[in-house]
Amino acid sequence: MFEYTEEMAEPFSSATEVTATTTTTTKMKKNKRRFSDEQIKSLESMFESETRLEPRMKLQVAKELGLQPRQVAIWFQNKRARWKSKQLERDYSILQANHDNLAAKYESLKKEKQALVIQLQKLNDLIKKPEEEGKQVTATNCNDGGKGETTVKSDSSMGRSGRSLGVLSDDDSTIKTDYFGVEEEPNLMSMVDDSLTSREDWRSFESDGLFDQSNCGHPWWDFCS
DNA sequence: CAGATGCACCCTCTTACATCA
DNA sequence: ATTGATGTAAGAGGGTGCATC
Repeated sequence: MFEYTEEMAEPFSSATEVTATTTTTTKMKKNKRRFSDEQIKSLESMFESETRLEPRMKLQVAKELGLQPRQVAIWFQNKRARWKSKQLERDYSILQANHDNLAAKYESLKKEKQALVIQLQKLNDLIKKPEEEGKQVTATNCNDGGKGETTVKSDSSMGRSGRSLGVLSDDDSTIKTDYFGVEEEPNLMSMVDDSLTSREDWRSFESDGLFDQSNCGHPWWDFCS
């Protein structure tokens, strides 16, 4: 294993030198040494309490750990980058799980709606049958007058009980109004579709705070709450 | 006071090296 | 012994805020 010595903690400026074989800065030979476990441990604990160091603190830490202030600054810089990267991975996992959950609920609701459509269609059929039978009887009775008038009553005279249930066939705005309390039914399915598929909207989300549930016990995606 | 300059710090991406399976 | 993958210290480039002239 690699043994860390005080000598290795010397400024890398002396260890960073151009080789005899190349003059390009990108091909500099770096006598790169990893920090000791103790140094890492100390830096980690400081990072936990503060992800950025005050200049004075940086000097102090560098002195304590036998590092150059620049090394401490770079360590914190790299640490922030690594932490952010991990955080992104975590956020992505959470988002993925929530998306899957939402998609499953959407599918479930879709099936439920289908079942209700079928059920309602059956009810409509049941309602229409006696109506049509009644019409036939009325028409037969009126035909003897020969005036050509029809006694089939309008919807308004029939009242609600005589109206067929047409929510599902989208041909009865009154029921929709009753149900939704507005003239026009919001297009729920398209709303769901949009929210599930519009990548443009998703891009506008900042990762910061999106998953912060500390202020609220119920995240926005939780239907059950 | 506005603009130019230098400095320190940051972020992001990349490179070079150490380490390990 | 070799090699590819991975982790990480440091370089490079570009942006920003601040002090100074």
